Amino acid sequence: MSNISDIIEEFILQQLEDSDNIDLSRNELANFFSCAPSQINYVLSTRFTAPKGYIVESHRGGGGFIRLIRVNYEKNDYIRELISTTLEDDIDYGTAIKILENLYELDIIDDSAKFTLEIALSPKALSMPVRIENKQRANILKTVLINYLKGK
Amino acid sequence: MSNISDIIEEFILQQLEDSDNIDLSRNELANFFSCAPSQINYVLSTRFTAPKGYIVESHRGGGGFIRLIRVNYEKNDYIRELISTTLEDDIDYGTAIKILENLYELDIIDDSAKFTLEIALSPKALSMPVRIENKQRANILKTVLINYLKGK
DNA sequence: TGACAATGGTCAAAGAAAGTCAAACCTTTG
DNA sequence: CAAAGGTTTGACTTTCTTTGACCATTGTCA
Repeated sequence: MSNISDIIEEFILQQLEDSDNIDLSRNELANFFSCAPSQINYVLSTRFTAPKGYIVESHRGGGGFIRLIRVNYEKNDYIRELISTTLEDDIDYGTAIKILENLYELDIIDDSAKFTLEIALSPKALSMPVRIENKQRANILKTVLINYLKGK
Repeated sequence: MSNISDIIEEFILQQLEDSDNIDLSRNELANFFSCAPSQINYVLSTRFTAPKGYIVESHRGGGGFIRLIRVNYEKNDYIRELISTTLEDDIDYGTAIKILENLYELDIIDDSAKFTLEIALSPKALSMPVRIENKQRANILKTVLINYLKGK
């Protein structure tokens, strides 16, 4: 139980503790962890996604780099954004988790609500055909957020 | 009385003596006991169930694992009762609200969780045919409670 | 400007777990 | 003993990770 992806994620997260904004070298990283360079892309695309609050930029060529930026959305704007775009569609569990993480970081929900919703939105809790499940999940989360906007 | 399932159960229970929380490798276990991997699933699903006080989590793929968490029911008779009786059936919104009220009175959930669940379990959030809606509501609440036992 | 080196990107195949389900096989019980 | 119910097995599926071959872009130096 220790896959490289998790270790690399951990490593990157540590760097992000100091700053909201770091530059990585794909090749250096891959070399350091003795893995294929594309493994770095894999980690970035599975763990440092937009819904989780990250932006990834990069440049190729000599002196190229990968820049990781942690985003600080303004609270209500973020909720409106979520409600009007992301949650219009179906969302899978992984994405929901990332959104909740973000909402928590932004102090929009407290840890109790986060914990509760993580479970209430889990495949286990919803237990239905995937297509409907994702729609259901989006709808529940959307409804909760709308009511949060109204203020507790 | 010495079928493999019982032996495996015993083995797992022993590990759980030291800790409330262990990680298993399905393949390793199966190999160790010279049985089919799916036998492990069988043992887990027949002996380490929620009403008996266990939570099972897992990940597939490289570095995958099965995590077993033992829950302390002693202090949570009300939850146990709910999980194994009331929530086996469908529940309508009104009943759910009353249950939430109770859970709040008993300090099992805080006001944030109560508020959140009141919305998440509302007809609006679930928005589906009543028959399914009530089943859905029961299942979500049940799943949330089981996980509350894991301790926030 | 054109070659070439230095980066990073994509995608699909292979690998590494775990999950599901039904058939076959036992064990208990009326 | 027959039916019912619990076990065991194995084939097939799903999910997540790792690797590698090939592609695209950028900078540098003749």
